[in-house]
Amino acid sequence: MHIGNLRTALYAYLFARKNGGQFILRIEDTDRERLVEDAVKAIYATLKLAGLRHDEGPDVGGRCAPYTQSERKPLYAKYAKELVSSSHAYYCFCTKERLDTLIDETGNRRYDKHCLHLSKAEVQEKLAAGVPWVIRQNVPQEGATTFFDMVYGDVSIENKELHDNVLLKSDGMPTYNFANVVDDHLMEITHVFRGMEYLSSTPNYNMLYEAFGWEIPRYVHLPHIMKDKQHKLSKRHGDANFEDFIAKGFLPEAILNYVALLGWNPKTEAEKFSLQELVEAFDVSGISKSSAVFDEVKLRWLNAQYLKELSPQQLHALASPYYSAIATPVNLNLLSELLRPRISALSDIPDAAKFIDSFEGYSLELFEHAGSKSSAQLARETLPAVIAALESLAGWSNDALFGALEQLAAQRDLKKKQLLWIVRIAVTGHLSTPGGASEMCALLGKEQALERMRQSLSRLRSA
RNA sequence: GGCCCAUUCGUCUAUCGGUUAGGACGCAAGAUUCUCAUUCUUGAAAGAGGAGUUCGAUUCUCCUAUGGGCUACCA
Repeated sequence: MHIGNLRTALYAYLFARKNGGQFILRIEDTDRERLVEDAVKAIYATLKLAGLRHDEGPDVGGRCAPYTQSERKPLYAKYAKELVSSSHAYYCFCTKERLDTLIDETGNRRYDKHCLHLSKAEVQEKLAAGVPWVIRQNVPQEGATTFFDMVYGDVSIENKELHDNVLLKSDGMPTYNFANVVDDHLMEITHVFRGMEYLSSTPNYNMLYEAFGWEIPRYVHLPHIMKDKQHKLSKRHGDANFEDFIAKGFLPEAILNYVALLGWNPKTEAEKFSLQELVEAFDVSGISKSSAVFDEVKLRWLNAQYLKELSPQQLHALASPYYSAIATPVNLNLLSELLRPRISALSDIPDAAKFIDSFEGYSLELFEHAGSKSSAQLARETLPAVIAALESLAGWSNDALFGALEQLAAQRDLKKKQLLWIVRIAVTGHLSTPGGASEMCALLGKEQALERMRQSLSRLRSA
């Protein structure tokens, strides 16, 4: 499910929960040629992962079952024929070839109501002869239609701009243009949240509701989420969808939180909202009219906030799968703790932990550091004492290590910084590491830390 | 092409005629820190353009420009 769809679902969910309504999942699979294998499974998976539980739907049932349009097929013909009898719709037998002759100089086609003028007898005759047919909406060409949208306000469109849309296709399936109206009525949908691409065709739908004498739902058209100023976020162009972000190590709560704020403002300066808080804060009046560019950098920041608030156990559980490539035995629980403020997505972990396995052959110039006034020379002189002191250290915790190193620095009349720099480089061989000298020693464990120090020392001596 | 919608820092946004145009991300600088990161402080950064209406327009109206959408037997 792509991010735009997820946000639409989220808003509908928030609105339903906030107002004591029902959140209903309906599968619109009337285009038999564009069916995508497992697409429905992906929808279930995303909704579940996102925590958007639906009250009714194909998988959970409900009073309006079935919730999959292809299973409701017989229904639509009945309603379409009803419209034919009331002359709000008509049979059309035009061939693709004839339709193509209607294309104008701008490359567009508008149906000329040719079949509207067929006599009843002619229609019966063609029907009986098995000529393929569709049912088209009969849209009046005079006047204008105005409707109210909860985001965009009053929108007015001249009826002559409207088309005689196909309602029922030749395979007997309804088009979206028809099925959405019939099903929204039958399922007692009160509020329609959908992308703003439907703004221009909404008058068509309202005419249908009126033809049936049905109540028109409230409309909440949503601005698009963009990849950049001119391109929509779209699955077709390989833009990330919800599951991709999960795979990239983003937390569902963070994605939902970020997406909720894309095009909606909670009228607070708060940035972090749990799903429940979103429910409480949600209000259609905060939805903006203009499209919003999706900013993964800000998503990363938000995700980092969520990561920081996880308990050590939770974070470690989420991080563990990313540790499989680490060959050196280290204290992984401690690693999780050290990485916590240093990653903004779980997928940052492999890179952040890469230093662990790449120790051999580092440049001895790393010991030269002006900031802490340390040098290779000093390292060569000091390391034996460090090794000796740490060999006899009772505990091997970060605190014990730090205390011992601090003490040693004082004894040898060294700045704390100097000694710590030397030890950290001696034990990791990296300019920057996710933790200081004592933490790196704790991470590696006594045996390994001391072994690395000896190795570093011998390289320093033979250099 | 026609129609519909939109337009505040780079990005997400606040402002519902009178503000030093606020916040967040990012960026820059500084402080803290056993490197890095975190955290904290500070800074740079915006009303598309032009007409009106008004004592006063980011805010209301119109025009232009730009961007998006629709114009399918796709949704």
